[in-house]
Amino acid sequence: MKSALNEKLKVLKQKGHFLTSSRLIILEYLLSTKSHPTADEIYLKLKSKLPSLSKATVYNTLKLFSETGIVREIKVEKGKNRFEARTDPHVHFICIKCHRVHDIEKQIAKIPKTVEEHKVMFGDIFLYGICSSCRKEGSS
Amino acid sequence: MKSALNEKLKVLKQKGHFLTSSRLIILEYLLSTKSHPTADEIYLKLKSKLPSLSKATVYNTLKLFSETGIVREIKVEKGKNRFEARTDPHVHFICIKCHRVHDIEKQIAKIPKTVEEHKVMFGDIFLYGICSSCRKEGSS
DNA sequence: ATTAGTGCAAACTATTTGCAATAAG
DNA sequence: CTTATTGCAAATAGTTTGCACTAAT
Repeated sequence: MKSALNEKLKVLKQKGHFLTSSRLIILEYLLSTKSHPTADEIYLKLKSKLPSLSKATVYNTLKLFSETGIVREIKVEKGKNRFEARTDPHVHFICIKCHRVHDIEKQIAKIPKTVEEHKVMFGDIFLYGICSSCRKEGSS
Repeated sequence: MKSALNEKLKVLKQKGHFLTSSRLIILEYLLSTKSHPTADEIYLKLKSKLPSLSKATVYNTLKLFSETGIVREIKVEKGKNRFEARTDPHVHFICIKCHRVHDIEKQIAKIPKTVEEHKVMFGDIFLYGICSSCRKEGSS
């Protein structure tokens, strides 16, 4: 559990990337939250802790993290991507009202290794609907 | 088969929308292709057939089509959305090399009606990998 | 006739990039 | 020291919007 951070840092180091304070703080933040933040949300959240942080660095860092596979990028909304530190396959539920993204633990499908001659490398399963808290709030 | 267009036109009419040449030509194009085009691709493809067509109209039209449910919008790439006239649930395979999107006929999961207290309305299953034609081209 | 729809350009949002300054190894 | 990384601002890409003009009913 606690070693998730170290594991990811090790991957970065192994691939020849420096450990900088921006990288550390962004990675720690992603590991601490279940909120699947956007690049901008990460920037806003962390600029108080690391005032020198720039948006370009957040984008660069997230790109590096995605490329090295230590963070997953999910495309669930119009023009913006969301990020999560969880890299094991799991289903996402996206509320069409509050736009929050929830991790679903129940496995609803097994990702096949090939489909119709195509070689499958990974898969995304997105379920859209009304989340439990929006439903409780009733019809607004 | 041939009535797919008429069915969708009927929906538009029923919801009180006019039938314009841009709407007709965009809908016909979407029904004729399996390529899951972006808004820009649609615009480029159709501006020769309908020279007065503007990009804004393509966007407005696609938005209307999505809202009325006669077209599906899929978020598979960074900052751009793709569109398809097929509205029945099916799996998508996206090639990470050529970025083409293929419809998969094999059903790999049943979308549940609820998950963990959340009400599910629809689902997307995306498989990513190397498509058969990119694989045949070998390592380029 | 009326009102919805179009086309243009400008606005906006998310993201990328060039480059000089900075910090990690 | 040496080179990757950062931060800024400018550039770019996709999409939306305001408004006068046009076309569908």
